Amino acid sequence: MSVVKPRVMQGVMELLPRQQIAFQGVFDTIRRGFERFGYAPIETPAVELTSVLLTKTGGETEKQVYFVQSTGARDQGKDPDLALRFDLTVPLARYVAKNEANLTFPFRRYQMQRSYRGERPQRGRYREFYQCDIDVIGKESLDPRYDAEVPAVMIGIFEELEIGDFTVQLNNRKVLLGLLESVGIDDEARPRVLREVDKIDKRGREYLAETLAGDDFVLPSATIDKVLAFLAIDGSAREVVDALSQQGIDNETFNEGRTQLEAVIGSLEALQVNPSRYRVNVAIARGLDYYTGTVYETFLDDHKDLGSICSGGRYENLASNYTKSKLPGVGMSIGLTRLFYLLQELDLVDSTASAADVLVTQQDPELYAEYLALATELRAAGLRTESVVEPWKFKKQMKYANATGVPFVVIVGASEHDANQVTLKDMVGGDQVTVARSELIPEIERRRVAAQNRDDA
RNA sequence: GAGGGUAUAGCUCAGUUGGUUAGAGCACCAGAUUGUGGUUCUGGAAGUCGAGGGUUCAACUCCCUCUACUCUCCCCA
Repeated sequence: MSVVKPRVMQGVMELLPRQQIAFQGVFDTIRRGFERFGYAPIETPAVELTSVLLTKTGGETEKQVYFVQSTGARDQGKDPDLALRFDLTVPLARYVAKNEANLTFPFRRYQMQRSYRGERPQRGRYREFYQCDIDVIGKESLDPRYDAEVPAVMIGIFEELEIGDFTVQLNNRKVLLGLLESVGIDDEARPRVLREVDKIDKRGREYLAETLAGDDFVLPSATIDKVLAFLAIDGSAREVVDALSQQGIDNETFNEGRTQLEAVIGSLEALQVNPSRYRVNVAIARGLDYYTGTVYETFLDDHKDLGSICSGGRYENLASNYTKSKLPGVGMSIGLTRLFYLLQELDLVDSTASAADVLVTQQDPELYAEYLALATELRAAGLRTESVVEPWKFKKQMKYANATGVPFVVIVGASEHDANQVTLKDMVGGDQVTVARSELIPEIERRRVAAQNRDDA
């Protein structure tokens, strides 16, 4: 008999229970971080109408979209009219446009769902991946100071996750565009130059200089020197912002960008965000053209090579494809699947977690009903409790307990039963105590508190 | 879409200039006498050597094709 090899599509993350528990922990921490700032949850379907999803996306994105089609439609040779979302921003735009009348603005929402891209998988890149987004959508206008709240939310989350040192790099596209304008680069060429500038941290200054001098741009060396000199601005966020006003650049775009950046840094300071968690990187532009102002990228300081784990920016008009209303917004997105992959690589995932707190074993089959009653009691006390149901040899029950990682095992044999006692075994320490049955729950609680204090210390 | 690399047990990998029955570690299952796991010892199960073709007395080994996986570039979380 032949069996089908139990494979999964490449580029998906599928976890074993112990890891999944750790993943849920990260997921919950992120969600709590969003809720702490009062963001409202929404979900949208994984499948969107093709006509909605692919309104004006460039060729690059469209090539990566998974289409969805019934077999009936396929057999008739029809083009798919459904597709899987490739991010959460486009569905958000559709959602806001659709529900505009029923939403309160500024609309601050979080959304934690999977997205899909038919990409060639690579280290830390997936075809199915979780995105955890927050966005603030305004009606007609949205104060630039919201551009500080969004990274403040993210920084709080990353600090709570204890993932090591990280830096949110921020910038304002208008600053860069104003610079390019001031050195006389054509309106048409500026977005293309921006994309090259954005890669300077990866490719280096020389490469950028050569590219800008090359056939695609043919910029004079004096211009390139000015750009490179500007990109060398470095320091704390406050220092960079101060330096911007001394560059001798004076055009509307630049000044607007600089003022906004100042407002953002001022708000971050007022929010008392740790200044070592963010910096202004004047080279950051982001590839996506719909960003118009503030842009963000987040890297783990020790693993910049793995790419950004959280990024986003400000867009002037989110839903112009779906409504005539002007809806500006700002948002950031955590790539949770990539982040979790990183945490595993760095051995920062606590895989000791178990799905249950207590396992009630089966010492004497005659007492089975009592074991179930005891388990019910433990659950009522808020303890996640599992009963051994199979009539296994006791040794096998203990092996099972060890394999699932449950921290406590309850043992009641004939002797304990007759004395109205129970034995509690601590699987981590290895010791065990026999106590009055009524003392079981307090005893477990005492030990959990003690273990918690050990971890915190 | 362009260019490299790899393919042997569930996992990570050995396998000599082609030669007889393809191995190890981990994992798994079972034992080491009464109600105790994670350490140790013993035993067991497990492979169409990615698929197809060619060379040869003989192919896991050499050649060709295909497939899958993987890395880099592009792009992004």
